[in-house]
Amino acid sequence: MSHSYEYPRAALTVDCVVFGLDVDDLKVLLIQRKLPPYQHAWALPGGFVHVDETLDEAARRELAEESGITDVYLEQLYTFGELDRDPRERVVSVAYYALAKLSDHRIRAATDAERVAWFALDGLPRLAFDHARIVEKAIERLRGKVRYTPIGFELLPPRFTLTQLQRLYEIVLMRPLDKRNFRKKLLSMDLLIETDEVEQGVRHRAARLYRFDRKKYEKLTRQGFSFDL
Amino acid sequence: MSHSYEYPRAALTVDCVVFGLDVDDLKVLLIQRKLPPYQHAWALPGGFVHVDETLDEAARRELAEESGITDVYLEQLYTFGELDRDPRERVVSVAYYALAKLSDHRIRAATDAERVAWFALDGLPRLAFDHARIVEKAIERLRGKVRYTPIGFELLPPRFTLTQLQRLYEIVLMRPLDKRNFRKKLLSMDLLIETDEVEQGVRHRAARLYRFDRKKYEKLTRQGFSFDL
DNA sequence: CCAAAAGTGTTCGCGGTACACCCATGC
DNA sequence: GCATGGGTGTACCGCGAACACTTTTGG
Repeated sequence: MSHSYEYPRAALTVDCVVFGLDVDDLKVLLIQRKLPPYQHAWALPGGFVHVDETLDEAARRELAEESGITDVYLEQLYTFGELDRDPRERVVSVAYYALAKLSDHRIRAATDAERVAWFALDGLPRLAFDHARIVEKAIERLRGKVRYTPIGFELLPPRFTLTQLQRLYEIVLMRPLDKRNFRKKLLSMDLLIETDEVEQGVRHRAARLYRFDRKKYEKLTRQGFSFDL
Repeated sequence: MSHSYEYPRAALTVDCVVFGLDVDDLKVLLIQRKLPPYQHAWALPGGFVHVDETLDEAARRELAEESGITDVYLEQLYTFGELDRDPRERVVSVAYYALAKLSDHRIRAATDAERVAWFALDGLPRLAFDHARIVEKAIERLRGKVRYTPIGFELLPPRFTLTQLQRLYEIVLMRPLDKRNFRKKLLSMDLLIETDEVEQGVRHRAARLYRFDRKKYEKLTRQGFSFDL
């Protein structure tokens, strides 16, 4: 294999689909490209992988550099290796998806990004490269995974109401859920801790706030329990 | 970003975890390396991605070259990008997993492989690089996916008995299944076509052979049906 | 007192699970 | 005729689904 060293090599990038939950839809974070190719087009945050960093590190670095986002749930999605993805040359991209709490992040454009903004999933602009396909795949993954793992909580603040939680699932799964059944199910898992706080600043009855009990979840998981919407 | 062209680049490889179903366990196809590093160690079939082929193409090419296996179900698994995966230099590997019908393939070593062989999952030799981790991840994926998609059939010949099918699930999921319930469930999905043939060469009552109705599965899927063990 | 959302139980039907015996065939 | 696996039905239980009214709070 050592002769392979001299062969031309594909360039390697990472791209991140960052999801954020808004009041009544899912948003995706996009950056407007400062440089060609696809100059001024909207694209996923991402960039070249350095030779001395892992893929996860590269994804976090690019996310921080281009959009100011840090401390998010991040998971590898898929690697895209079509021949014509990038007009310049052969580029293979390892895609990630991230779940962010919308309110947490003061986004700001930097380095290769002219602007940064959140876009509703069903109102995305035309995207650079094959990024539309990557977003597709990310949604699919999110929809699948939200049902059998508790990643949904990554989209909510640490304390949330049951109605917020229900809205989250309704938005991600794109179907209405029954309030009573939803509460019964979730509470019966015994993974939500009722706090002694309630919602603030609403002009109707304030809802109780809950926390997700991650410790307990991990313990139950080790015992064979399986989260299931 | 164009300045990135001059940065040193990671090398890009593909590695394949090929599963085959034997009478009472799952097997993985390994090759014995002809060249250093890890000379003579057992490893997953794989190799460098050419600049003019997609990742899927690279995986199939390496599989064919090193082991003689073609025409298998192949799916991308995960991309491994730790810094020290390969002692020579930075190598990022896109891992695939494949499902083969054991009987179909006359395996043969070639190119960089000294030997090729099937190993039982719970009797694997020490593997080169981080290939043990890759196999782990592949099993996890297989176990998960076999339950909600009909990929299991890729491990069986086109015509199979219900007992074979049940054994497949028992082996992959590592737990016994009830014969009557299993049959009831599978037949009620209405995705198996009863052929007019029976098993040959057994010294007891011969079992009926069935085929998986892929067309019907695709049709039902489009209508919202979801396979579920 | 009115608007708005929070919170709360019961019934029904389906699907998963447990379980044991007779049948067909080859030797 | 015997050994070996093939093939079959029923009863119970738990869970998901459907469904509407009362309570709390702020303005």
